[in-house]
Amino acid sequence: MKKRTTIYDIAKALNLTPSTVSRGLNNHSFISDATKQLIKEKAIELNYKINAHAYNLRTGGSKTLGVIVPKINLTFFSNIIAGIEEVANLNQHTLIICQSNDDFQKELDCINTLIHQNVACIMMSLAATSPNGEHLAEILQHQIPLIQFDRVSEDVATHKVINNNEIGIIEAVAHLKSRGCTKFAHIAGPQHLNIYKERKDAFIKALQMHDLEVHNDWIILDSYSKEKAKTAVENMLMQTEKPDAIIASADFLTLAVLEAANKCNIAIPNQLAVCGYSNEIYTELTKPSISSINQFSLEMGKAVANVYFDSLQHSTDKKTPKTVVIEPQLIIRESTLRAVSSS
Amino acid sequence: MKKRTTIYDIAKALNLTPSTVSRGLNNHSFISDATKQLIKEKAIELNYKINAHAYNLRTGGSKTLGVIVPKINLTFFSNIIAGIEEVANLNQHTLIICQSNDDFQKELDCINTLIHQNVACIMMSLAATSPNGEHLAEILQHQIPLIQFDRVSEDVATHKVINNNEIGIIEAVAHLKSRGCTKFAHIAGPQHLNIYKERKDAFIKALQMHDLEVHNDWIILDSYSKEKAKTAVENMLMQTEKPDAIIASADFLTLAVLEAANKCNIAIPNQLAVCGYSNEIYTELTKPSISSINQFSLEMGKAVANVYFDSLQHSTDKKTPKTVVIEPQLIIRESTLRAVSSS
DNA sequence: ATGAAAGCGCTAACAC
DNA sequence: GTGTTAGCGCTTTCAT
Repeated sequence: MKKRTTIYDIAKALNLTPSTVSRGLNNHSFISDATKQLIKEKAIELNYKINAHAYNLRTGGSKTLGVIVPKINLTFFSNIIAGIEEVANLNQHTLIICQSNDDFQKELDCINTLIHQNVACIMMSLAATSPNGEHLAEILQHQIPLIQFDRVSEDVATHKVINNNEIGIIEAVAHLKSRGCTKFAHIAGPQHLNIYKERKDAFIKALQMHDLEVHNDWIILDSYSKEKAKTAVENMLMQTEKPDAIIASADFLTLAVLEAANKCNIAIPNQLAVCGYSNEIYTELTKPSISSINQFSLEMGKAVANVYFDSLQHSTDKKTPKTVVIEPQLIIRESTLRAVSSS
Repeated sequence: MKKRTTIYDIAKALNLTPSTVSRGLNNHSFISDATKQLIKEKAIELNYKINAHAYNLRTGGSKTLGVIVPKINLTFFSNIIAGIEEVANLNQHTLIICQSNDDFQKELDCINTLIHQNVACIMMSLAATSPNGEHLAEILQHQIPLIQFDRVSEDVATHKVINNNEIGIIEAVAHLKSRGCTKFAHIAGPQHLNIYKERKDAFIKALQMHDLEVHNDWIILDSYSKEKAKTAVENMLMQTEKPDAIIASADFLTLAVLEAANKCNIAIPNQLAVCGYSNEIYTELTKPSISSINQFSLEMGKAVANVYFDSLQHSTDKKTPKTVVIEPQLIIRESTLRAVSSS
């Protein structure tokens, strides 16, 4: 097993010292251009690659960002990761990715791992089962900057990148009202996650803004599975008084609505308009296609990375937490485009 | 800025030497249980976390796997990453993820980065623009084991995890024939990528096996965009003699077929049966839902990681490259379920 | 403009 | 059973 080339090998080959080689490779001044040239050529010739571990150990830092997401293979999160990667790459940083699988214990493990790895920064979105954000304090104790995104906790004062969960819902309600809807239902997600709570609160607020009735039976709480939501929606649609619009807190829930409506013989959008959240790819492929709220996940990932590179890496004021809000956008498709005739 | 706890701090606090502490933490024999206990308690008390860089530098290895994929946020690849992560995590390894963006130059950069990082193994799928696999030799020169998956090159002798691109297509042809189809078309992907070439070759082979005519005009080559494919399919469907079955080498191409068929007023599946490849989530959401070939991407990711942990990490025989083949499965949906009446 | 030497935090061969 | 010491590959202060 051949040993890898080190600066010592280069030094020996050129009759120089390791320090000179190091300086040469780092473009240090005080090294003559001729020597630099020589060193760089030799480095290429010997196929030298810096040893990141030695570099990191010596300098105490590392050009590595740690990312923790609930699931790597959910569109939303994989887009965020792709966005972070893009910006990290521009800044010569690499990414260590962990998934918590929405499990609190595993999230603790991920945090531990990233601390071991001495990452320059941790960027994370909370697991659904994390009771709160108190365990994040440990990251800060280890002097590692922390940026939270999407599912964030207020328990710890950090930079945050979040979606404006209110404006999209308000826009959706306004749009549906303009299409003649007056009886609104909402399928909400687990309420201990801030994003779902915010969406539900925004839903109620929007109805009140428009003097529309808030029908508590029409707010289905804690839907985390399509099947559960489908049953709940069917029950709702079998009543004599039923909603004429449903806003779901996630796109997969709208699939449950489509199926339930189909079963109950209710026409979408004319008898029941449906709006989702996240703008998953499939929302434009269903029949009817589903209106949804675009969260710009790739941009969100870029924003997260930029918080680090712009505000954290070189800033003197690392203390004041900054919150970046990504504004979502309502994408109107067939599922909300009711024929607007009467008025 | 508080310094992080090191084994020196623990040693000092207990009046021991760093080596004893190190041994204690690593559960070395020759250390009394009492001392071990003491050391471990102190470590927790002082919130000690091992410094991975020092460990890696000292041991020369690292418990980090490097993964390079064309795009992180494509379902297929994000599933593979999730699979790798799952197995890596079970083995206390972390993942460094890079995306080549299907760009050859960026792929070279990724490889460089991972070599810097001294990863224990590189797992990668080639960029679409990589002319060949000669640049992978560099990885092996640096004594880093390499596992290729999905888009692999024969230019370098390494372990591989690939899909059986033949069997799925053959199964699809058999299924379609059993449904009465006799005139087969194929939408092929870029032919310099082995996966698309293999699928095309399998298509031709399957037709020959069934004594079906191979109609060269009905093999659309190098389709990498939905729009391009749509135009090509429309042209094909406007001829007097047209196919009654289309097998696409990727799911997004079937969307083009649906649109083209719709425009040409051709009924799916009865006038034209359609089968995709990859079993993307949306294939069951379209109208009609699309038959497709499930590649088991998550399992593929696990298989990739297992090649490392089972065959590479401790094996004495690292030299003989092993190829793991994942068998795909045809998922039958509406788009190929023609009414079988005549015979 | 270059060299010498120390040290980042850890492990392991060698002492005792 | 525990201590001593050297060294992984690199950067950087200090010396020349």
